Amino acid sequence: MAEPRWLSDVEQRTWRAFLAAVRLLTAELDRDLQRDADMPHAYYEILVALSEAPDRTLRMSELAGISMSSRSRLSHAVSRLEEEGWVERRDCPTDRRGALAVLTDKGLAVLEAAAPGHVDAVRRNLFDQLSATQVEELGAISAAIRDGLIRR
Amino acid sequence: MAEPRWLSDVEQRTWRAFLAAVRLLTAELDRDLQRDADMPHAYYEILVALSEAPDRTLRMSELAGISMSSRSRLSHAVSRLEEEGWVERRDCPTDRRGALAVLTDKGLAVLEAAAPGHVDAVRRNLFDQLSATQVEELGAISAAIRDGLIRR
DNA sequence: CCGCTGCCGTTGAGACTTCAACTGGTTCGG
DNA sequence: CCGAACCAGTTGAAGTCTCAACGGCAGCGG
Repeated sequence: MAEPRWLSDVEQRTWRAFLAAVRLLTAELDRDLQRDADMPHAYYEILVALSEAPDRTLRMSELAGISMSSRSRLSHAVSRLEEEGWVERRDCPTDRRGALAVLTDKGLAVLEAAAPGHVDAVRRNLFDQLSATQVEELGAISAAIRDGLIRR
Repeated sequence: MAEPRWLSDVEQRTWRAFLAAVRLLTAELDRDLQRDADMPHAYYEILVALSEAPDRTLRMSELAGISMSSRSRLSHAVSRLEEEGWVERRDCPTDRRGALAVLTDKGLAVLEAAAPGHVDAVRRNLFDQLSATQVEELGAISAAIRDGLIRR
């Protein structure tokens, strides 16, 4: 095993800044959302995905893909969202193994109440700190990282 | 209260790509580290911070700041690391309230064993996907986000 | 039609994080 | 010197996430 390639100076600085930015940003957004809407950011993403789906309905596995969550995590999450009355489970008509998750009216209302504050927090803490050029750059960089991780 | 400013198209795409990239990347690195070194990434960062400190020693509150972790989380984490024999707690000589965390030889060995694989994973999943220019850009962007969140 | 393999989703245990409450030490004004 | 306010760190409970194991259904080869 050859000596590993360590990170260059620039890479080192970039990596540490990235770690700090991500940790602080996600912590901040999670805190805000928890305080204002009583849910973690991961649950918010689930509600958003459902709200954009036809009939506000998605198969569990599709929902897991969209919300970037494991099946297990999603199952636990939907159970909790169901207890709140924000989501309902239904049987899948075409595949008896399957399950559908449906966003309820109550869930939609909660989401619509939470959205403005959340968007505002994203803007304040992310986009207001960046130039228009940097926003484009960040988009391209993120897409590259994401695509590198997806295909495998 | 006026209608909130929603995200523009570019912002929307950037935000979603960023979320996906961060989720996938952190999940991947966490999985690797958990498998190879039996610790989450947050604990790895704690060991790194200690390894770079004079006498491999830091006050708990300093360590919390460097590793971007709450006092509570750090306290729990150090307890676990202490059980493994990777870190030790000592009394602070100058402030009787304080506590010091010290990286043990065993902890340093574990860190040095885990580092090459982890660095490699960071390189493969992050830096290999980006051009040299993008690395610089990501550094500047991350620093801006981080600094916006730190000063408050 | 049977059996095999694989997929869908759930479950439970264990680990980690968060939050609020708490102990004990420090600091500073009066 | 005393008390109030504050700071350092810990703790326990509650919530979330991960991982491995599982039950049930689908699809396919023979």
